[in-house]
Amino acid sequence: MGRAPCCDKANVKRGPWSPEEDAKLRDYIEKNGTGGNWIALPQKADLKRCGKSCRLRWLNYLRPNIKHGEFSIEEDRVICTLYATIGSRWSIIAAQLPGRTDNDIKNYWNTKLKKKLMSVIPQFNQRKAPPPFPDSYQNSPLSLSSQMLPPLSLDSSSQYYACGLNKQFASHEFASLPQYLSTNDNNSLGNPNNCSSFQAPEGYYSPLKESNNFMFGGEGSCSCSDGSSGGQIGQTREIIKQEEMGFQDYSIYSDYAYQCVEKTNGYFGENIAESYDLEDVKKLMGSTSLSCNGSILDENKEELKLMPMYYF
DNA sequence: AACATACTCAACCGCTAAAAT
DNA sequence: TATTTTAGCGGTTGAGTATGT
Repeated sequence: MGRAPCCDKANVKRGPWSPEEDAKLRDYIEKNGTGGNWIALPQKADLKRCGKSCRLRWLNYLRPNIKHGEFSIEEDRVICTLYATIGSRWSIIAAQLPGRTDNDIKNYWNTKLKKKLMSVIPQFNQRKAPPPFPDSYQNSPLSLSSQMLPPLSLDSSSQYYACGLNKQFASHEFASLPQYLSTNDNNSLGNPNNCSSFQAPEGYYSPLKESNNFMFGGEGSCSCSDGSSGGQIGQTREIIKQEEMGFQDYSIYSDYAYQCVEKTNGYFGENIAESYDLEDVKKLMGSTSLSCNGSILDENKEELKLMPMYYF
């Protein structure tokens, strides 16, 4: 024997909710709560609706503090970042955006944000191959990982550089940038003594750290505090082509693009975040890159541009 | 003004894991 | 332990609305 059936499917009302029904549901829940039992609720609230329908109506529309209307730039950024990281797990994404429902975010993504993104990332549509990387780098100590890197450990009180981006980043902002980790020891990030001899080819950026700052190297402007030129980058998953870099316009879409290019066949595509398990999500959710507390946007910029990225 | 097309978003569908019996 | 249902989730649909011709 199992549970009793939830409702008589033939006798429940379907379709749009009337204001009267909304009022009944709202009044009942405000007075009595859901009691953790949606199935029993319609009868108690004198509604000819399925419990499932009541739950959806409450969660997506009637619940207090629901935010309707335009999404902010910051919300865009969070959605893009999380979508790039964990895919279409709307409930997790919604949990990061107070007042927004998973349904709302899903609709917004499917109808607006995705298109917005496509419009600033023409490569997605063209399925363009990344540029070839010089042969001489094939034997570099770098390796491309198809797996998610562990979260960066950043000091929240420090400022970080991304070389060529002409600005400093707070830790949470920096964590949203493509992640570059030290080969052997994540904790060595920021340690100036760990710079090594790898140098990105001309026209490319490579990450670099300096003193307590991380830097994306290249352009000769980056140096380690131990005096070496170039930068230790350890495990690197991409090299950014210099001339295509939008310096001040490093956008909210960075992580999304980053994931999109991270395909082992080396082509752009949307086939992202396919195989993360719960543990991955937990790790990711604990990482600073998923923080919603800040924005890396230039306040003066209205137009958002994507910084093209390539990997080798 | 009338029609066609595109867009939005609330609601439903179907699936899975968890809970109840 | 097996069976049945619920809760919650992501995907899809379609009515209503906006925009274009």
